[in-house]
Amino acid sequence: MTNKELANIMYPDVSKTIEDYEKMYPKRNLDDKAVVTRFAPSPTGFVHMGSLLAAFVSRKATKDTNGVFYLRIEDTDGKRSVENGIEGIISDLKAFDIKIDEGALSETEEIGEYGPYIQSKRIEIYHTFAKWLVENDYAYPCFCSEEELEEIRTLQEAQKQRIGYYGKYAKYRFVSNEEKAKKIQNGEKFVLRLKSTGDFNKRIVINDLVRGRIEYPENDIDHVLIKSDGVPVYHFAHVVDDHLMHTTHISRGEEWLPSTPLHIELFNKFGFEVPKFCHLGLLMKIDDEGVRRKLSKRKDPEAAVSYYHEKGIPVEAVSLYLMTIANSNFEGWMDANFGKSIDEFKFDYAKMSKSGSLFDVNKLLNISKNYISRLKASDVYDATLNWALDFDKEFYDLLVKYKDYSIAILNIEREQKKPRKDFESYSSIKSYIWYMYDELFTNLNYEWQNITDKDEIKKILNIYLNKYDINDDKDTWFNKMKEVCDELGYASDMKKYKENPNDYKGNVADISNVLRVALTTKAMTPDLYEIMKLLGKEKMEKRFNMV
RNA sequence: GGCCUGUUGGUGAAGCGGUUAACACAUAACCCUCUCAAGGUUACAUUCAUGGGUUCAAAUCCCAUACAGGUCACCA
Repeated sequence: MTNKELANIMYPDVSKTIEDYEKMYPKRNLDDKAVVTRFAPSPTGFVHMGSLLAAFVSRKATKDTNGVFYLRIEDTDGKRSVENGIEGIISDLKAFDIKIDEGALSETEEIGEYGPYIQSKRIEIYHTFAKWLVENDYAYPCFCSEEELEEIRTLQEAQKQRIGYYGKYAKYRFVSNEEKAKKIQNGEKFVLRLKSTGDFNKRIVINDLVRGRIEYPENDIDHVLIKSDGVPVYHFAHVVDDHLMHTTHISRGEEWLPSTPLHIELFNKFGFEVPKFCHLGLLMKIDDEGVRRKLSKRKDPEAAVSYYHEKGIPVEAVSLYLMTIANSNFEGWMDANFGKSIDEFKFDYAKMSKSGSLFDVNKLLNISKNYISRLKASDVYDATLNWALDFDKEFYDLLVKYKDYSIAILNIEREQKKPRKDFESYSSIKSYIWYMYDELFTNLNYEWQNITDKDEIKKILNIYLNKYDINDDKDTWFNKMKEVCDELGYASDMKKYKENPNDYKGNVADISNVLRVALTTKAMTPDLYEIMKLLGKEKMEKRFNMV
């Protein structure tokens, strides 16, 4: 029996040919340098930070070259797929402002001419390519049961052989087409296996854009290409899809490096051009035991991109951070090109770190802090409102009720050459400004410092309140505080105080501390002058009386 | 166990045969006519996992060892 006849028995429903598909998906009309790449997650429910990095980098590379970035859903494993998984991916991408040019938009909709972009809808295509492999003696059906494979494995382990279905262990390589056909006609399940022609003792060179030249032994394993349910495995789907979709750059995690020789063998068998590979280092973290390991979806909350949404960390800050992980020269570029868009920075695959980067939340927060400090107060207000809407209803209501007042609070020490930097996330803002709202000014815990005597505090507050005028400019305001010092025997001049601390009961700092704590309960706040101005004399009096 | 990759300060890293081994985060100290944040100044790797080699010269090239990570599925 010829291979062609066997192929017909294996895939009787295939009506098209590879040529038909080549015609349906012609070469893209793009610049030679244009990068076509993709984000190809499986719909497991949420996007991992490492995947986001890959998506981000891919998006950036295509933007830099006027290429195409598309989203392909790799749902060939039912066990991994989760309900609404596709929606989750799309909303995460949207949240981080990573735009796709083509691909799946939802379970049922998509844009682009190279679809379907969901692998489970491409089964017919895979079968067409699979049939071609059988016809050309590059693949064959295998009927081994799990137990049989287990036996082979045990045998190999015992004999200290390389493990796998290859060479003389590839049992169904040696079975005749007639016999295989009979099994299929009897209704026996089969998988499709590659008939590898690789030689383990020969070397194959991968020129990886990130890691440079890497050598591997050639693949000689007869890998499963199509599972017994007719659905392809990743390796096969990847090769077929990335060829038909004319992908030029495969950006993926380094866990794929060991199977790249297999992928290259497949590309070669089909006579397809081999795309460029970019194997990215994994994102790592140091866990509580001090062990450095891969950032894990299951164990580490910060691995999920939804975490940053909940924490109220601006997506722009996350993008900035991802860019510094991707190309560490980005930070320097950003300093030198202050105010320019990230789009103007030229990304380079070769500058990516080969070893896995430790994911540094501290650094992210620092970037976030700097980012927020440069925003206008009204933008901070909008973003905080947006965050609070989902995560803090009480705060949200206050922000809505006192809009202008809130913006004014957020504007304290903001519009100056060196703006104040204490908000590292939108979720932390409340903890810095809560005391400005009467509604939150309850359950108080006053942080008195040097002056703790009740009568002394009362005296200071009374004297001060009589002097305070909301229309004073900052110098006058400060002078009045000094007047209180002089009247009560505190040093109004810090230098003099430092020279002879024993001549005084204390100094301006002590007086201002009393005022500050009386108004806010906190020993550390932004500029007191502005706080008083915003509170107004009436509220000040009320709060002084509460003390 | 086989195959592969990686290892520069607490962290992210630059470095590509000749540098005082950049820079950023973190940390600490000091300074800055009220605190804090910020800012400024300073400190923080005699050494690039370890041991050999090549070279006038090595973090950079070679070899071995150690450690870490990845992978070896009808998962991606």
